[in-house]
Amino acid sequence: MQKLPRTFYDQDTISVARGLLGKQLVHIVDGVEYVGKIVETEAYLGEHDLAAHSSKGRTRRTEIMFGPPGYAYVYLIYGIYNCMNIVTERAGHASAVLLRAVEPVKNLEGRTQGPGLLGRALKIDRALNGHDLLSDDFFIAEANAAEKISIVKRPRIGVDYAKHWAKRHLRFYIKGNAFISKV
DNA sequence: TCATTGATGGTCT
DNA sequence: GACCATCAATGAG
Repeated sequence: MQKLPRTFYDQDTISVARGLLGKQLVHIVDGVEYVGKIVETEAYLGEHDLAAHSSKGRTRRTEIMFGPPGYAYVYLIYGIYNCMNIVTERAGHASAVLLRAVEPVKNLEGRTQGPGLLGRALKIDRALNGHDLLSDDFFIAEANAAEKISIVKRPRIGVDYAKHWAKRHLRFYIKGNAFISKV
């Protein structure tokens, strides 16, 4: 499998969020390979984006978002679920892409249509926060075949507190895919 | 079918 | 002590 290069993540965040659709997320634990096809993402555009955690400033939790692109940002939400993000753009820009849903490809059990479920199925937890996505046990690979997909744009989920930022169409998913968290 | 609520814990003020 | 980029179970209609 061909890993995506660092330069892929060093583009504007919306392009990365759209570009990730159809790619494969791979996590290898104790020799077991967990693979899911990314079908839904959300873009968080940096410190000015009131929905982004980084809008609260540089803190211990958000530190990784301010770093260079191509690293994982994993956080615990509601005390139960781990959510998986990918840091994008140059260091200091504090932007990231949230992976909201994947389609099971290999060794995934249970549902995967939502950020919390996705994290559970792929064995992702906060120990992976700051992990390099060009490593050999946790990375994103090129899609198998060049399948043509249609991308749907929608407002992001669960960010009503972010005023006008909540209305922007920064959630992207593959049209017609059966593993989308919400339509 | 829809709206409401409980579970559960790290982070920040 | 309040707030969450969530999910599943519950109960009303």
